[in-house]
Amino acid sequence: MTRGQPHEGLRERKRVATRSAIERAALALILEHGFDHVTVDMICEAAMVSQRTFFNYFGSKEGVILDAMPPFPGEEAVATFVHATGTDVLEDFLELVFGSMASAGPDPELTRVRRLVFQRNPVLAAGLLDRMREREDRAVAILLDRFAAEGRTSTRAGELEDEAHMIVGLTMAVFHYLMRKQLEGRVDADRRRTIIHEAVMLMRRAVGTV
Amino acid sequence: MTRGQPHEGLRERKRVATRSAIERAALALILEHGFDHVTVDMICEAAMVSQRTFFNYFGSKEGVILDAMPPFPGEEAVATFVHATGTDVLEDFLELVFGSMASAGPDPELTRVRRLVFQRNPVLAAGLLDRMREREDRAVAILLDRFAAEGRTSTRAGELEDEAHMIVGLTMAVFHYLMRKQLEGRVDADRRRTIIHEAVMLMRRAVGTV
DNA sequence: TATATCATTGCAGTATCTGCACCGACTGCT
DNA sequence: AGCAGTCGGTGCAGATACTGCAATGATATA
Repeated sequence: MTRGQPHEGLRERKRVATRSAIERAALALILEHGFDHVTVDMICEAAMVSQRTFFNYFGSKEGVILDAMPPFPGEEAVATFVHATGTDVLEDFLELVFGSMASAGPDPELTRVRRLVFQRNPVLAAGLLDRMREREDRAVAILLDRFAAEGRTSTRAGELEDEAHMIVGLTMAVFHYLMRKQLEGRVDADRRRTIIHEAVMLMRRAVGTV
Repeated sequence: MTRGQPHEGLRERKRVATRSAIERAALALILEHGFDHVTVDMICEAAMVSQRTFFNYFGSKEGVILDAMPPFPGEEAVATFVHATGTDVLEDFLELVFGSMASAGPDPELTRVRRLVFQRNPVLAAGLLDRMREREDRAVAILLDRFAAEGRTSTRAGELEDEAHMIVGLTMAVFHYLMRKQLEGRVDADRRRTIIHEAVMLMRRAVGTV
């Protein structure tokens, strides 16, 4: 527990502790019984917290799993993506999205358990796609920034927007594909790059651009 | 489709009448107030039916809209797809899926209203994607049949399965893209073909840029 | 007509989620 | 230390989606 700030307030520390307690209790119960055989009340009892508190932290039951998996990372990673040149936009974008999910949350152990839960509950993986869809505008904006940084200009109105939307859809397709292929253990950056590249190659073949 | 038989039983006729009443009431209310501002009780009152009856016909609130939109059509259309040759597999598959949705249900007016509802409620369009995901195994089986009919053999174990899964994912991507582009009025087969082709072209560009 | 089937219903109950008001612990300032 | 304001946690009432069960009455069938 190397606390960067020596004091960040007792109130804030308690907050973090409460959230963490709920998350740990939820993940343990879900791992044991499966998502739909666990009720919010069960989680609250295990976490020694009222149901109302649970919903104060997580807007929904799914939120316990999904909230810690943001589809987009911080400003610096986005900036790196936007100003990268000479590499494939689609692959870079996939790397950006999957990289953010791989490093979700401060506790790597929780992230590992979460991935286990996703493997056993496909319905939750679908929830991740929903989150991504909800943030599509943000994704499109990022992609348009990249296009601009590359000096691309549209010959037709909305042309670049269309391409950005399509890339978002393709990202969801790859995500869906990799989820199906289980994508277990390893998450180091090199292997992730390889997996993404293979998926893109398969996509090219399926699309007929070989 | 039941106009041919003069008698198919009073019980059956009442059944379809009840289902139709619920569907019409639901669509009208949802068009007016939006999906999440309509409760099941409201629909039941308008359809003069108990809530229990509603859930006897439709497993869920979303089912009122989604049940009539099967992601795959009947045997004959599937057979046509499987044995088609010389055309692009992806485009044919897209045509198969979208064609089935365009001709959903016996009442074309209801189908038209349903499409309106989908445009105004993106969350319901996401529901369609979920249905498609639930039937992914069926979709993959169809695609493998097509591959077999084309005489394709896999050099590596699971190669064709991977490609089939990827095509399903790409289909979802195109569906997602077209939903975003609104895809209003026209549904005649020719225009649908054109729209699909354009989407695939855009996809090729997004996937092939270096 | 007698019997079986089945659509429909009411009812009780469970589960997710929300708005509201209260309490009490923390926090910042004096 | 004391005081006032903030805010996390809680209980409660209620809305809403959905399920199992048993009863009832209309329809089908023998």
